[in-house]
Amino acid sequence: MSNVQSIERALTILNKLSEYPDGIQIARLTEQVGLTKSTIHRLLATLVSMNYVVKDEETDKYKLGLQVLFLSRNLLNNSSIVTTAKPYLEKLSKDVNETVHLCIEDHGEVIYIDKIESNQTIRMYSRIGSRAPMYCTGVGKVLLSGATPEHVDQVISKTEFIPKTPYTITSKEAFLKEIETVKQQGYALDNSENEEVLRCIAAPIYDHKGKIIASFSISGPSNRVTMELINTTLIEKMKQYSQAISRNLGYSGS
Amino acid sequence: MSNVQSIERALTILNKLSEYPDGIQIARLTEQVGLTKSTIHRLLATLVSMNYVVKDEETDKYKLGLQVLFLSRNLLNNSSIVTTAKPYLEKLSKDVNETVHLCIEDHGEVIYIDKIESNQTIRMYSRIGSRAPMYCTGVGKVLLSGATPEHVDQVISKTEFIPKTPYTITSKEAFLKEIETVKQQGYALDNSENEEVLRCIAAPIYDHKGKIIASFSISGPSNRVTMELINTTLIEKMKQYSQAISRNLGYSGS
DNA sequence: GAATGGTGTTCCATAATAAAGAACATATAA
DNA sequence: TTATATGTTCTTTATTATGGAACACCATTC
Repeated sequence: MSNVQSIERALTILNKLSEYPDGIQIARLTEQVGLTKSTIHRLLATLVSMNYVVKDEETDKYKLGLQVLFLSRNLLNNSSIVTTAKPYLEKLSKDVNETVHLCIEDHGEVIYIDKIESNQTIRMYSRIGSRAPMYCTGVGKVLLSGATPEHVDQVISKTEFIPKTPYTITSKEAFLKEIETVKQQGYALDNSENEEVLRCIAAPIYDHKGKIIASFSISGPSNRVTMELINTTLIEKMKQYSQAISRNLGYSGS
Repeated sequence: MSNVQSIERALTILNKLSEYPDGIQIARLTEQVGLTKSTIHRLLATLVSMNYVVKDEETDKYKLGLQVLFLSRNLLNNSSIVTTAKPYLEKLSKDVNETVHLCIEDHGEVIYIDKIESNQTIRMYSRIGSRAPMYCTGVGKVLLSGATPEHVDQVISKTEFIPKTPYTITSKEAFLKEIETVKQQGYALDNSENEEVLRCIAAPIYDHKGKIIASFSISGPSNRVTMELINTTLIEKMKQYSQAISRNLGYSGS
């Protein structure tokens, strides 16, 4: 399992560059990545020649090139999950006037694959393609509620339970119990566990085999998305949409 | 200007993989890329270990991993062009009930950086991140109408004028004349020059320095987007939106 | 049931290749 | 001017990637 060193390094540079939308200098990169100037320079030159990286000639800063966008052009549009769920999620977002997210799991993390923004003033920081941990998000809990115990164990063993707010679940035991609860009730909450001011409710999306393949959520400021609103209307609504989307994907369960 | 061979090869593989959303086997890749099986296998192993590529264990097919999506997460949202133009383009799309595109130039090609789909039945094949030539698209003509003569020459010299339809411009001279026309009238048409059934009208977006930095367009089937509709209403509408978006980006010209 | 042709995977000797220190170039600041 | 920080280029060395060959694992086919 020996990897090609130069490729590993080049991809590490790409990862790092993605954190700097406005670009970063070579000198900064050497500090961040821990390689010599000349090595990074050479690797960057290759990346530039392939349009994966662009050099700003005025500031000598390097940033990701549009070839990266080109690569991703077929990643989501071909996904039947996104295209199938989109109209439902748009309707849901309009319905409750809050932001709606669609997520799947990737390597033990939640990854946002679609987002419908509400036109309310407070907007959330989330972007298609960005990642989040599973232990402090509603969508993460839902996704794990459909996974095998082995997989759950594996994810948890790699999880570092950081208390992002006073309400964050910070122990393996409590999290396992939470997942069990989610499994039973068919939805999950993020009750200010990730960001103090936010509350989310998430529900699963099943495929034709009855497997949970994705999760969607309603997110909003806690003062708008109250526990009362959740209990009186959102739970029911989420379950309805969960059913509708899953059915459209060939799900035949209850 | 010598490049790192293994990186060049790895990126070439990524480019190729992006054409196969459902994945492709190693054997097929060797034919496409022209490297030995073992080399590709090793390069792929490295790409997989970084989650740039995912291997489908059932079919032994390789496809792009979600790390590629992760990379692109900050590419467009940070672009003031997209965020500024978006509300206008959404309004425009609703207004005329046709698909609206937002494009910039990248390495002599048009690249789609945003898209608002109409809810009409006939949908266009275009995706955010995908590319198109400049000589047969309205947005391409607009973008070149704002470029320096040197740059126009450079782009044209690399352009292969393929007659995609009977109406495609196929000579350098005709294209230069067309760009001149576009410059004067302030908008461009794609009169079934790229796809026989499609007609588009495109207009420029200016930055605060008065430079054309992007172009947006209305696209639709020729029977709906008629020349009469264009002449009576769309030209005027496009000019209004062009002004509004550019103003919002700091443009102070006329 | 053996043989065939197609996969992906692993190994290894060899040569090609990338690495990094140093020297250079350029710009900005003291 | 000097000093410091930047990006760029060069060259030697040894590390590293390469690809042929062998292997393992399917499917078909005979």
